[in-house]
Amino acid sequence: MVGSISTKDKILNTAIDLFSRSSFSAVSIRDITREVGIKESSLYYHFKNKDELLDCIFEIYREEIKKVCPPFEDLDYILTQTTPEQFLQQGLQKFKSYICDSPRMSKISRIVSSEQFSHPQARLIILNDLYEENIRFLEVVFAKFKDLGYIQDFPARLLAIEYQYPVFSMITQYLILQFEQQDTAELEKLLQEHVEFFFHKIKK
Amino acid sequence: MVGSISTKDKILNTAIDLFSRSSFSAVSIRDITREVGIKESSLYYHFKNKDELLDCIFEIYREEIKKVCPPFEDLDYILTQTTPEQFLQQGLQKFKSYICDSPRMSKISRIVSSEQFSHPQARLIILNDLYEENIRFLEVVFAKFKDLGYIQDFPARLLAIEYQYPVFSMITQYLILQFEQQDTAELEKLLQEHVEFFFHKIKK
DNA sequence: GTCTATAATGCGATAGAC
DNA sequence: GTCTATCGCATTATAGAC
Repeated sequence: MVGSISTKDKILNTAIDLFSRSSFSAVSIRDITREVGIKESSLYYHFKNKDELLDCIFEIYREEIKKVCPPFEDLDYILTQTTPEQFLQQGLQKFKSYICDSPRMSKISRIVSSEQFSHPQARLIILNDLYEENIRFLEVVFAKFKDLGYIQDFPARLLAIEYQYPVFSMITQYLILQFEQQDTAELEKLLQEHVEFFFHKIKK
Repeated sequence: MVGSISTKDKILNTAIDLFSRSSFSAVSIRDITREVGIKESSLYYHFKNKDELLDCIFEIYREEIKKVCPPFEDLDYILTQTTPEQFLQQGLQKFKSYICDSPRMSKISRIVSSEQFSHPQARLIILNDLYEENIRFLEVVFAKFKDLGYIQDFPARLLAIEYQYPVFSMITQYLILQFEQQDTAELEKLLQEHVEFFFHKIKK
């Protein structure tokens, strides 16, 4: 039925919510099914076991995080449409909003972070899908900025890292503040100032 | 007895080890006491309950992380002994070695990170003892650098954040690589390059 | 697709002997 | 300070009826 949410989705969304508010191992099947309004045994019709729930959640993260960077083939066109500073500013806003502004994605980000030392998959996601994918994309971007004569001559990978690593820390902090329902305005301002500071330092 | 390790310390060290390899809630009292070689009931002679173990671990982290920054009153003297770039380079090495090179402290850092959404204390530790304390210290450092005419005129807090936030991400990555027993040489080189890149951009 | 019933084990914690 | 014994309850997961 269009618009209605299947039991399977309800289970998954409830699991995401509960796991993100404590941890995978602290949440029981009973906790999840109580919230959904079904018996424990019914969950096993939809999911093989508790671990499969987490596997699904990790898979959602991997699928979603892929969407943050535009495909390389679109890059040249996009760069003709904006200034480099605008491009960076917009990219960062997009990155932040993908991870932090959707309640579902920010919950999943918390889960990945919490489970990084319990689940090898979570570590791979952080190292590869989050860190390396982003750095690789930005490396290409900064290489193009260099070719176009916008910026000074630094190794593109160093620029990518110096640009993106502060952002990872800001996101970490953002997820905690958001969880505590504290104000994030200062941090959002900081994100903008970061682009300004960074670009000002490397532009020609 | 001098040199011998008390049962209480053995319990605590075992808890640190096991919690850091999965998570607080995934490790049982039974797991810990089996490893120590005592019965479960004996643990309760030394610790009120399971939560008290975690409280002790968080307290150790707070005590240790305090030691990373030298006291403000020593700062002026230290700054006469080194160049600003040397000072930053040494400070970063100290920071990294405090957190990552002691097996105990790196385990505790992993625990704090894993429990950040399960335990409010862990969030406070990250936001206050780790982030804010460090930034506040560096803010003073960069303000002094400005007064001494070493660096260009940027807001000291912005400099502190731009300098330290990439380091937080590198430490995050370091803890994962270390846990996976992967090579960290590239990351250590990156830490040095970061100081060089950053200082080169802001020096007068 | 959801239910009842239940198995089999594990959990944190306590009482009281030595 | 460590032990044995035990309590009461929670846990994941399955079998089989409807």
